[in-house]
Amino acid sequence: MATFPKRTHTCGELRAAHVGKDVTLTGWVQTRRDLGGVIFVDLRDRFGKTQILFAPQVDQAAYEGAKDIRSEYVLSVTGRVAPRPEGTENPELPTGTVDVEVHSLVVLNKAETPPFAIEDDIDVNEDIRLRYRYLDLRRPVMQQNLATRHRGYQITRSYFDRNDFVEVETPILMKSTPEGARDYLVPSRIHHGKFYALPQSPQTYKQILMVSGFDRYFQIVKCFRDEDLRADRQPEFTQIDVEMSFVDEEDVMSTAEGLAADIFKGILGVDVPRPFERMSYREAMNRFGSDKPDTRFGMEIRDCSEVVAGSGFRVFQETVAKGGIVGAICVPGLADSTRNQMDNLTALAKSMGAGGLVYLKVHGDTIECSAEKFLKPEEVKAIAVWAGAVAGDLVLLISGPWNKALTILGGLRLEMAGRLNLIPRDAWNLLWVTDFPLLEYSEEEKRYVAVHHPFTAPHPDDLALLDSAPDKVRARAYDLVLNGNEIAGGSIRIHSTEMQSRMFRLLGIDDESAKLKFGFMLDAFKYGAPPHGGIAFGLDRIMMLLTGSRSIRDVIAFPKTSSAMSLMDDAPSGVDPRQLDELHIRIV
RNA sequence: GGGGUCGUAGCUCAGUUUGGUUAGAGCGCCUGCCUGUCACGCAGGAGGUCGAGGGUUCGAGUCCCUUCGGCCCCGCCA
Repeated sequence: MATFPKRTHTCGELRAAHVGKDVTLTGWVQTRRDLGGVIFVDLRDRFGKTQILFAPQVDQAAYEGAKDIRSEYVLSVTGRVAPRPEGTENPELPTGTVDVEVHSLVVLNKAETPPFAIEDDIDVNEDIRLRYRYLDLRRPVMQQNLATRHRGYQITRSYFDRNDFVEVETPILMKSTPEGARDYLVPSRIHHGKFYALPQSPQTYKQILMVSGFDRYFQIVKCFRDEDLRADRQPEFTQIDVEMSFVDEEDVMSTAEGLAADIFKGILGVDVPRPFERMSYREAMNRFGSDKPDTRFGMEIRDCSEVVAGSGFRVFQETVAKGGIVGAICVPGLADSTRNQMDNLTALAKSMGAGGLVYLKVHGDTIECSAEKFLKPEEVKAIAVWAGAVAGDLVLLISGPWNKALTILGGLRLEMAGRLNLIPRDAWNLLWVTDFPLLEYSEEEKRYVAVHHPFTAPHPDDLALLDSAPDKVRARAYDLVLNGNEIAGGSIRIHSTEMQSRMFRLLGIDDESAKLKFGFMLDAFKYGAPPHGGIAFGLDRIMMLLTGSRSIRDVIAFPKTSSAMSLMDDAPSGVDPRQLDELHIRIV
């Protein structure tokens, strides 16, 4: 049943070659320009914009009707494609050489004036955009972002399909597990007092699929973590989840590189050089102060510990004696920073956890040092030389335990590079970070916790250290880093019941609770688990980077605010008491 | 949990430092004029719970307390 004229073309389609044709367009009114005797309207759909023209000499009724249309009205218009008069073409629009002279106007729906303009460069607060997300998503830039994301899905599915992977859906309602992030819980109506959890990742399921013989699995899957949000972190996010059997690190990394290369080629047209660069966790920390180093610029960290170990400055001396590190970065051209600027930098360092900040202002032949009371001139000079400083540079020194001091220096490095505009915009630096530690000691929990997750296999060369020095054991884990952002992470897994039980014990999970929490997995492993490993990509983050977005909210159709609210539909919200009764839940 | 910052017209903001006439601007919106505009132009007009609640004061957008919300960061995120 035709209730209105259906479109014959999209709003991005018409060209000079269509001149003379009768066409029907449907879309939204971008702008209306009433010149008195003639009315121009830009009609918009997701394919583009076309200027349509209403004039009494074309059609009196359509012209009269056009006087009442307003922004965002929904139209179906039929008319003849006409060339624009010489000199009135619009080179900004692909359709800018033609008009559609409308002889039949159907207003499919009216619209209230939107709270912000439906165009790319709007200056409007994000909460307004989120409240009216349906309008925000009409903006071309948002439509392109979601289209790019769609392209990412297609490339991913095509890539894995070509490589004999099977896409399997795993449950959204699963068992809550104690390790890792906080779970989102879902109460069971049928089983009073019991809860499902939403998956932090399909980790256990995909490993069990390996036991089942699906030796190449992938899934584009929502994951849920009830932790605080960031610009690049949402409580629900999408992973490209991958697991493979009978493989080692090289197989998984090579597979992942293939996908990354396809995505870069398919979305940006960029050929990324393979294989990707690799760097050990230790090297990444030592040089960049981060386990996800941004290698697009220099300003690398220099270890000054040996230079200052014998100095009279007790803070440095004791740090080195205790096995810590005194590290430096050399910031080009900032030797003339004011006292106030240095105070601000010191405050910044302290906010990152530093005890203090020592700095050297390297002038022509003199060096001004904030700790010159404690350091001899030749020591100051030696630091400057070791840090690679030249006249005009500012050297920042941080001392402390290895991880902490380097992390702070890494933070300062990023901050200063951002301020000095040292980060190239058009570079795509992909690299693997490998040889992560398997475990780290948690002061808070007074036990070792898994750096990656408890299913990660220890490095075979380090097995002897598992009991004697657990924090020295390397993991068979790898992270993929793009321009200083972790975009994928994975590992070779433990596939023997014995090793898995041993790992649980190391993590302070006794046999009984291991059986309670992960018994199904330990049982599965008894029945012929193949060696296996995998990786998961953060799809939202990748799309954020590939579209040049500031936040993953710009590549997610309906994101949450930083307090995990959905402003459009006002979730989370209260529920009917009867719903709680059914669940035997009481609010306290 | 902590730190920073913001909240005034539909939108983006000024006004808050030092309390004082009727709270302003740009864009948008409405009306009229205008036949080649495309940020159309011109003329006129409407539009305010100053986030909310309480307090101080003769008087609060402005000062105090409480609270709600946005963004960024630390912790957290196996």
